[in-house]
Amino acid sequence: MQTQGGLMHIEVSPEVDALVRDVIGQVADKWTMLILEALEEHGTLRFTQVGRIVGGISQKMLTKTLRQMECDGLITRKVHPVIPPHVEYTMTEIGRELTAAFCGVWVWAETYHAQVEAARAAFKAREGR
Amino acid sequence: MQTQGGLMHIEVSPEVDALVRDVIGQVADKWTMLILEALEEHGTLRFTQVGRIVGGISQKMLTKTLRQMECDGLITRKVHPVIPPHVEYTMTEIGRELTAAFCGVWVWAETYHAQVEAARAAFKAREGR
DNA sequence: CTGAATCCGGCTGGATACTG
DNA sequence: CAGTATCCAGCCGGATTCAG
Repeated sequence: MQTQGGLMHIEVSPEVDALVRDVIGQVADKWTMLILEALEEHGTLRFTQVGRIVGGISQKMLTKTLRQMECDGLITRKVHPVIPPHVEYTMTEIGRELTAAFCGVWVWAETYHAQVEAARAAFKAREGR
Repeated sequence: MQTQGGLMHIEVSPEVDALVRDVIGQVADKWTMLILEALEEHGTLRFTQVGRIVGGISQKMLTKTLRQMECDGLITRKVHPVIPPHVEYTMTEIGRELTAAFCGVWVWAETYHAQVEAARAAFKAREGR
């Protein structure tokens, strides 16, 4: 990503750029963010606990998202071979780093959410008629 | 967002939480990211210029994405009433702020994408058999 | 040049039922 | 408890065509 006018410059090769976009595409997903939050806040959690804390997620998407996050190395999955099954999910170091990186966006939203809502209202008023 | 064990704590209202998810959804979008990059790098651009710099985007998605970004107040749309039409798109202050905030995620991706790929390969090897 | 409108195939994601 | 499997409605996004 390149910036202008005195902001930082980060030059990347096209292939790295593509990989970065791919990683961001996987990682900057709605459920991924919420699961990262849940694990950051509560530490290690079981499958059902994650679903309950996140809220509103279907079992299918919970499974799918957890699998993807495990695949990308954001979390670890520990299976305890007992009956009934007991599976624990824990954030990895790069998962925590990612969560920290997202903080900037959270701060942005804290700072500007009112302006975004105002912009949307103004846009609606402009385009509405 | 809350963290644990001595890390920073950021408490957010439900509405901010909702906006963050919404904004992340927008920014995580492939075309939004590329348009932010294009405007950050080149400054004010015309409709066709954005499409050419971004590359590979359909006219429909270009229009749609620009509209969404304008609605959210990330960019401004300036129409010059001439023939042929001349429309300029420019990043707003909060658009630049968001881009800067999102830089953290880019840096994360650039820092760790190799580890992500390694994790994916390891996962594939584990699950493959 | 800058869009709007339409058609349409493919993928996403929710609901549901079933398994070890 | 922790998934897997299946069905299916809805949205996304590309291609194309038309308009101011």
